[in-house]
Formats: sequence, structure tokens, C-alpha cells
Amino acid sequence: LINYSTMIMILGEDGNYLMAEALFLEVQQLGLRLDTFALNNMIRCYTRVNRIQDALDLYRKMPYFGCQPDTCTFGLLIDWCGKFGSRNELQRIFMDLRATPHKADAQTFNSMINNFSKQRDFTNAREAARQMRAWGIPFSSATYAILIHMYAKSRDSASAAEVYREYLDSGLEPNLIVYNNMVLCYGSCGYPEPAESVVGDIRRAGLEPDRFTYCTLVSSWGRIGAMPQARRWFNEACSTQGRPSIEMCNALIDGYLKAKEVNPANFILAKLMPDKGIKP
RNA sequence: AGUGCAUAUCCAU
Repeated sequence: LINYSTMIMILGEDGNYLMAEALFLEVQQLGLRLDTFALNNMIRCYTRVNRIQDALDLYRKMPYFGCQPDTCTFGLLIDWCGKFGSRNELQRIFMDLRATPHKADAQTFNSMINNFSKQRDFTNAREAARQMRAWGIPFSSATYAILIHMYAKSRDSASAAEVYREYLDSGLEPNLIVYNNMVLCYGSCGYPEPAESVVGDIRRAGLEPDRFTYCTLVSSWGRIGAMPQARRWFNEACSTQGRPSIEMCNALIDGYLKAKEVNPANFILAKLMPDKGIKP
């Protein structure tokens, strides 16, 4: 079985699901009993080539092979549904997941929440977070980052601030992505000043802002047309980071153009960027 | 023996 299973895995990586299918049948004809590993490998063959219906069918047939989906099975399917699937498909996986406790770890839930969020299904994203708590699975830094990012998308800075507060009190290792997402959330909601105050939290935690932080701050001030402040953060990034990121240059140009300040925008594009060796 | 998690700009959605 291990030989077949490994072959199926390798063929799947190669995109050759047809040969994998043939081997999958052959195992059964030999009378070998399939296990969850082998089924996951076969499911992976299908997701690899976007044959989601085949993947879902096999996943639903697992009990008839005497197997149960595990965290790996769910991880595969959640990831696929988030990338290419419909809301309904992801919701159905979530329902299955809830019906089988202990088949989900923090990573499974993180992926679930994030993929609901990508689909803008915020109700289910929050519900997944609630379920995670109810099952006593501790939030990781990634969980906090994902939740705050979700609130940035749904423009709910008040809920983000609550989650952020909980993160600061959690005793988890400081993680810059969590802070950056909080900057993003305030900025997206049109509150650049609280966004700036997060930089203080970053330093207090012993971290330094990175190119994501600076780009987000420039875009936050640019969004409300406050270009002097945007420019200040841009300059600070240039002096601390060495060279500005292309994304931050874009954010600054965009801000100037939204504010109808064409000349400064042109200066960034035609002078500053070439001088720093940055291609538009 | 295997799979799956998170951040920025613009555009598109």
C-alpha cells in the first residue's frame, strides 16, 4: 500500500491524475485496504489539476473505504475552495468539519477563517473563529493576523481593536504581521492617526517597522489626501530602509494624483524612482 | 511516505 500510495503522490505532483487513478484502482483489485494517507494523496491528485468535483466525491466516499478525513484532508479542501471554489462549497466543508471535532487544529481554522474572509463571507469567518474558541483551540499569531485582516476588509476597526487588544495581552511572541494588519485596518477605515500609534506599539514590542508598515502608512494618509504626512513617512522609510519599495512609491503617487497634485507625482515617477534605480 | 495558514500600492473582481 505504501508503494502505491507513494506512487500516487508522485504522479499527483506531476499532474498525472489518470495514471494515479489507474494505480488507485489496482490497489483495490489487489485487495489492499486503503488508508487515509492514500486517499489524501489521491484527493491531492485531483485538487492539483482543479478537478474539484472528483476531489469532493472522493472525500465524501472516504467513509465507504473505512476511512475518515483528517486535518490534512480538510486543509487540502479548504485551501482549494478558498482559491477556486464557491461560497457554498466552503460552507459545506465547514459544516462537515464542525460535525467531526478533533479533526481540526489551529492551522485548519486559520485557513478556514482566512478563506471565508477572501470570499467576503465575514459571517462565517467570525463563526469559524467562535467555533475555534468553543473547542478550546488557542489562537496563534496567524489567527490574530487573519482576524485583523478580515476586519480591515470589512472596515470594522472597532472589532479589530478588540482582537488586537487581546493579542497584546496574550503573551504571544510579538509578530510584525499582526501589527501591520492593524495599521492597515485603521488606514483602510480612514483613521491614519490611530494607524500611526500602532508604530509605537511595534517599537515597544522591540520590533521595527518594515516596508509593509511604511507602505501602509503612506497609503493611509494618501487615502484621506493628507500628502504632507504621507510624504513624511515616505521620507522616513527612505532613510531607515535604504531604498523605497516600489509599492510605497506607487502608494505615494496614487495619493498625489487623488489630491490632484500632479507635479509631485511626476517628480516621484520621473526623478526619484529613476535616481534610486526603481523601474515603474 | 503525504497536504494545508496570515500583511502593503494601483488595476481588475
